[in-house]
Amino acid sequence: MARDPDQSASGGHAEAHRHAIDADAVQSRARAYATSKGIPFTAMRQRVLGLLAASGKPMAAYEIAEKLSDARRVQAVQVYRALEFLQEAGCVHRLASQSAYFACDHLHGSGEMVVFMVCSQCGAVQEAASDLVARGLRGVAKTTGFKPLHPIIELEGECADCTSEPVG
Amino acid sequence: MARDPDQSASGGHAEAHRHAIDADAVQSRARAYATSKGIPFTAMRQRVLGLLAASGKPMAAYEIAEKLSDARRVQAVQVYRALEFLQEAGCVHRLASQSAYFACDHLHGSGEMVVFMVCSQCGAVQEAASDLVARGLRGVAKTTGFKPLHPIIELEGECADCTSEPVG
DNA sequence: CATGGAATGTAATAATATAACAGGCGCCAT
DNA sequence: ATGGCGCCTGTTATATTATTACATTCCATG
Ligand SMILES: [Zn+2]
Ligand SMILES: [Zn+2]
Ligand SMILES: [Zn+2]
Ligand SMILES: [Zn+2]
Repeated sequence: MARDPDQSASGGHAEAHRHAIDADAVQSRARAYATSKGIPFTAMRQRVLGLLAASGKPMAAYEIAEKLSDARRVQAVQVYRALEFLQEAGCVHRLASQSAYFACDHLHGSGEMVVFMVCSQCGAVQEAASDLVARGLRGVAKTTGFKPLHPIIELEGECADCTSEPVG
Repeated sequence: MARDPDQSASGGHAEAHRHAIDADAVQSRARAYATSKGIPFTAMRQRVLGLLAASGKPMAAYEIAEKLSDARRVQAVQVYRALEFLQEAGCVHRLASQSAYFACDHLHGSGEMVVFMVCSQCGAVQEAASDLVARGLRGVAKTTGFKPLHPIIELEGECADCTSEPVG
């Protein structure tokens, strides 16, 4: 079956409530970004990205710090620093509606407008880049003379899995 | 000139950087909502809405508390309580990208998907309801079996005024 | 080895938001 | 009227999210 050209979701297959990311792929992208910028892909950055990729779901910064703490306590500020790098690298997104962060294994174009669909029940996030949405947004912006630089498009709702399995 | 049917912005007229809301109209709507729910449109709620309407720009909750404080100090928690009511009443929106709140004098349909355009320079917010965007979003949701309940659509960028007057 | 830029570790603090609870006020059924 | 009940208020405390400041360490380079 051909893929719908107006959609490129990160989940949607048969795994039912497991949406872990391809950790190797995303780590490679982060490493490549670091190299291209001449900055190191440090252990802390790897640990944060690894955790997010394994989790497959959005996590709060303090939750990440908590999980990464062993003998030595990882402070939230260290997590925020790593997240900053990872977001620049395009490997992690921030959910404004939840103040949470999640790993992404897509390669987004620079002008692309991506929709985050966040399930209120299970917390899973699916991404979809919609050309129709992008055209609509650029349309309303143009009408009012507004120059859009950074779109935030989030749908809170219920994912397919949770709709079919009401409570779990 | 006829209004573009795919656009209904809250600013965009000739006032240049002043976007104060019709305070009377929005207060009336809040009052009507309160009456319909059988709950009071209390002094605190009026004060918060009045301030936001007069300001015409997004304000942080603590900033509102600050401005409303006179002899007696208004605590943030009281502001949050008022904001909760005002958001239910549809008179105030929350900007997820800024954790800020602003008054709205539109009457939004229940399934409507509204775009908030936030100017990084001057902080002004314009709203536009786009049918094209709504169709696009419902499209990507449907493709992945996602049931959207609460959309958050924010464009950070530069408004027409600030584009023409680069620094101010 | 010296040095400068970047990342780290640590502490403190700012900014945003909610919880908990006592008291007051209006409304309504007794 | 009066007592109960629901909602709002005032107040304090706490939770959650994010940033600032600064001394130290690491490391590539000269
Ligand atoms: Zn992505
Ligand atoms: Zn779900
Ligand atoms: Zn509105
Ligand atoms: Zn502007």
